[in-house]
Amino acid sequence: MQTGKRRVGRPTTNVLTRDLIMQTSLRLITERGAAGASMRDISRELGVQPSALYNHVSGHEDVIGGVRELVSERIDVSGFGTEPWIAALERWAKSYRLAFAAHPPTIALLAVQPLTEQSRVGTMYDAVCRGLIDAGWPDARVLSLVVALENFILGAALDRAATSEVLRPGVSDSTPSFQRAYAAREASLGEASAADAAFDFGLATMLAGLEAEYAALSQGA
Amino acid sequence: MQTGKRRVGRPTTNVLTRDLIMQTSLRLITERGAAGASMRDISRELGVQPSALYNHVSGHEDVIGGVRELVSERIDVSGFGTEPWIAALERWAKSYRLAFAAHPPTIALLAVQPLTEQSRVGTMYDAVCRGLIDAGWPDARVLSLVVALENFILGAALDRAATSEVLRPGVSDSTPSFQRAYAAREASLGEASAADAAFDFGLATMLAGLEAEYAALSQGA
DNA sequence: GTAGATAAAAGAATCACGTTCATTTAACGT
DNA sequence: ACGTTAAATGAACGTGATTCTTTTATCTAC
Repeated sequence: MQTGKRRVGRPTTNVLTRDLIMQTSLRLITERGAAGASMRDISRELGVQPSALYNHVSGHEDVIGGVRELVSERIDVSGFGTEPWIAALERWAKSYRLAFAAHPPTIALLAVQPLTEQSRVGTMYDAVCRGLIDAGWPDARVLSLVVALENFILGAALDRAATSEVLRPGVSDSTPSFQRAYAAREASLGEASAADAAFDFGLATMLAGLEAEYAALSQGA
Repeated sequence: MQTGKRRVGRPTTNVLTRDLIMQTSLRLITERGAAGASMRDISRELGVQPSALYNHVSGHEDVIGGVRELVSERIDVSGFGTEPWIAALERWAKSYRLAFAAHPPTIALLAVQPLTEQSRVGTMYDAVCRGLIDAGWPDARVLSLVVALENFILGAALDRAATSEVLRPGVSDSTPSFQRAYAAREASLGEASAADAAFDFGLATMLAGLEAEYAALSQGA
C-alpha cells in the first residue's frame, strides 16, 4: 500500500480517506486482533505517518466508532414487516451476533464504548421497534425487550470471542458436577462450538419466553 | 498510604501484599474507573515504585484476574440445594449481576479477559451445575444453560456500566418508532433505571422459557 | 553466629501507545 | 495571482507496561 517514501507536504493525490481508515482498521482488527490495530499499525498499513490520520479522524475512539458502524451495517432487520415478529426477531438476533462474531476481536472494543449520538445504529433500532409495535407489543415494553435481547446477544458474542478453551474445569478437581456437565456437553457437541450451542439454547429459550408472554398479553387484553 | 520517602533496599516491614494490591486495585477501579487503575496509579496509591508491584504480581493482567476473583466471591450460590432450581437460578443471576454492577467499570475489563485456569470461579460453576443436575436437567444441557444465562447477565452488566443516557434517539429524527418506544418506556419507568428494567424483563423471560423447556423435558421422558 | 540464598524494595531504562505541534507543500476560492 | 484551507511529514511529549540492576533486609543451614 505504501510508495516507499513520500516527501513532506501535501501530496498531489490524497492518500487517506476517513472511510479508507475505517475499512483498514476493521481488516486489521479481524486479521491481527484488537491489539493489532493501533494508530501506528493503521498508519503503517496505509503507508503514512501516524499524525496524518488525525486529519481525517479525531482519534482512536473515533476509529472504533467507525468500525462499529461498519459492522452494524450487516445486521439484518429485513424480517420486520415481512415475517411474524418472532421469526423477525430470530433473524435479527442471529445476524446481529454473526456480524460481530465474524470479527471476534471487535466485540470487546465495541461493546465497551457506548453508541455515539448520530449513528446509523438508530435506524436499526427503529426497524425493530416498529416491527414489535405493529405486532401488538405494548409501547412501554418494546425497548426493554430489545435491550434484553441485545444484552444476551452481546454477551454471547463476547463469549465467542473469548472462548479458546476457556472455562474448562481443572483435572482431578473438587468440582465433580462441573466436570460431569463439561464431559457430557463435549460428548453431545458435534462439530458445533460450545459458544454456538449456548447461544442457540439461550435464544430459543428467550424466544419461547417471549411467545408465552405475548400470549398472556393477548389474553389479558 | 505512603511514608514520604523510602530508602533503597528491602524495608524492615514489608509494604506490599498480593492481596493488598488486589484490594487497592478494586477500590481504584470503583472510584476512578478502569483507566484510573494503571500500574502506576496502583503503585502511587500504595506509596511504592511501579516495579515493586512485580514482586507480587506477574503483571497487569494478573491484577485484573485477581480483581475478578474478588468480585466473583460475592456471587450467591446458596440457593442451589436449598431452593427449587428456578428460584436458585434467579438468586444466582441477580447476585451475579449485582456483584459486577457494584463496580461498574470493572465489567468492561473483566468480561474481556477469559478466566484463568485455577480460579475460585470454578467452584461457583460447580455449585450451579450440581443444583441443575440434581433437579433433573440432562447433563449435556446444563452448561449451555449456564453459559446462556451468563451471557445475558454479563451483557446486562455491561449495559448498565455503559448506560448514561446512551441509546437515546436524536430529536426530530427519521426514527419515529424508536422515539415512540423510548417515550413510552420513560413514562412507565418509575425511579428504576432502564438497564434494570431490561434486566428484569430479560431474566423473567429466560426463566419462563426454561420452566417451559423443563416441563417439556419431564413429559418427554 | 555467620555465610549464602532468597525476598522486597528503589531506580533507571526500554519500548509502544495516543496525541499534539510546527513545518512543508498542494489545492481551492475569490 | 493571492490568501486560505487541507493533507501530508517529522519531531516531540506524556503515559502506559515491563525488565533489569542495585541495594538492603530476612531467612536457612551449618
